[in-house]
Amino acid sequence: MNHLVLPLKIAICWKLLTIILLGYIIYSVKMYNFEQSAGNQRIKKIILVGTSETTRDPRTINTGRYSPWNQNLLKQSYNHNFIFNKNTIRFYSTSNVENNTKDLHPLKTYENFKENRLAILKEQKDKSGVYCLINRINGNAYVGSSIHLASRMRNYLNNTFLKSKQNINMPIVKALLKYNQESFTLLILEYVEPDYLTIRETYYITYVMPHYNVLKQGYSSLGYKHTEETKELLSELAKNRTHSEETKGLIARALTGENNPFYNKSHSIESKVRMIEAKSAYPVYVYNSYKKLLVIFPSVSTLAKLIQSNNSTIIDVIKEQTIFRGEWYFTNLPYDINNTPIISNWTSSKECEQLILNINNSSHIRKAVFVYDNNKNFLCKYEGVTKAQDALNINHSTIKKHAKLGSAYNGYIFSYERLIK
DNA sequence: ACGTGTGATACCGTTCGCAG
DNA sequence: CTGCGAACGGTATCACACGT
Repeated sequence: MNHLVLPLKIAICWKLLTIILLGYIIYSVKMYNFEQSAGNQRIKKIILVGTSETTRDPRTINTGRYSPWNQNLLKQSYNHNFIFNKNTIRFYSTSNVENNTKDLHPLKTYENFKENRLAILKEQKDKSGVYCLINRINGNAYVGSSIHLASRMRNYLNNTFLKSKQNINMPIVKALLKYNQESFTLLILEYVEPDYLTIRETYYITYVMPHYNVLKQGYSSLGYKHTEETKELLSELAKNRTHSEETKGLIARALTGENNPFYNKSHSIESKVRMIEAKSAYPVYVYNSYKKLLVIFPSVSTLAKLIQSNNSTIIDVIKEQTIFRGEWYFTNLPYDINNTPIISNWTSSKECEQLILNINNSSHIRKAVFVYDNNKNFLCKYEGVTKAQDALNINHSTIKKHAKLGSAYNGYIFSYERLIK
């Protein structure tokens, strides 16, 4: 038995090898045959399958996989989270002097921050409230709050404190050092109970739009933008983080059912195309009976749905290279790499719609019969042997027999495929 | 992490062309 | 008309990509 089987095996292997080489050279991509790949793919003859990394013919589909779309989405969601912030801070100007300090009604004004030092420390002792420092040279301001106003001011008047590592990055600190405290005016805006400090500070920040405030909301990091270095650091710290079971449970609960941000939403056409592309093992090339490349579909399933067929059927057609519904061929590798499909876009073109319509209208055709004369001139195509029988008055079994053999009968040549000269 | 969606496959009953 | 077998259709299942 083995002796008989061997030549067949060799033949198949040779076919495989040829196609693998061809595919490999042309595409330079990973190719599998179905026998080698476990699991999903089962086609056993000559089908070659690319992985999801398969490089597509550039003519195939223009919806690139690496579009910046994702990034845009990220940006959108980011902005969305900060809508409040956008509304409140968008009036902040990069030109420094535009602020509303002139309209403030302070409880107390110290024209010269440095010279009024003693008065400030004495009068603001044990006071809790919101203050504003204004640079008289350029008009820039800082709004802050403290439960101990005097202590806070003492710090601002203390250059050693200002120069310390933990404070030196603050714009107001830099300004105090650069322009000297005597260039600043201190306003005591409001005395506030500690519990309400944040609210009142935020109120004044949004009202004044002070240039020196980095954070746009009192006691909150809202509006702060980390430097690239900080982000790098945070990134590194987060990389090996493992969540506890409790945390995971919380995450799960927060994302289950209606809580999931994607609940009841659906993917856009673009997303769906990307998913098809990413998931598809290989594209499907659609040819007509003349073996002219009509269009390329991104996956078997896409095609199956459109032509109201199913995966199994199409895979069989690809595998056996049989003509489908009497007119079309499907392949997962092009007959000729140089061919350009007549229809370039399968998603939205009248031509493709028409093609799909034609294929669907032919769903009743199982084995069409092409009839030729003795000189192989095409005469007619019938939807099946019975139709040919009725038209030509030749028994259907006779037609079938000669179609199989390819032999002439009574001046006719019958074929299940179009004969291409 | 979960919800949505797709691809591929297996499986099985139904449909339908075909042959006798 | 009937039985056969290919084609078809529907669904369950798994794996996983994408979006939030």
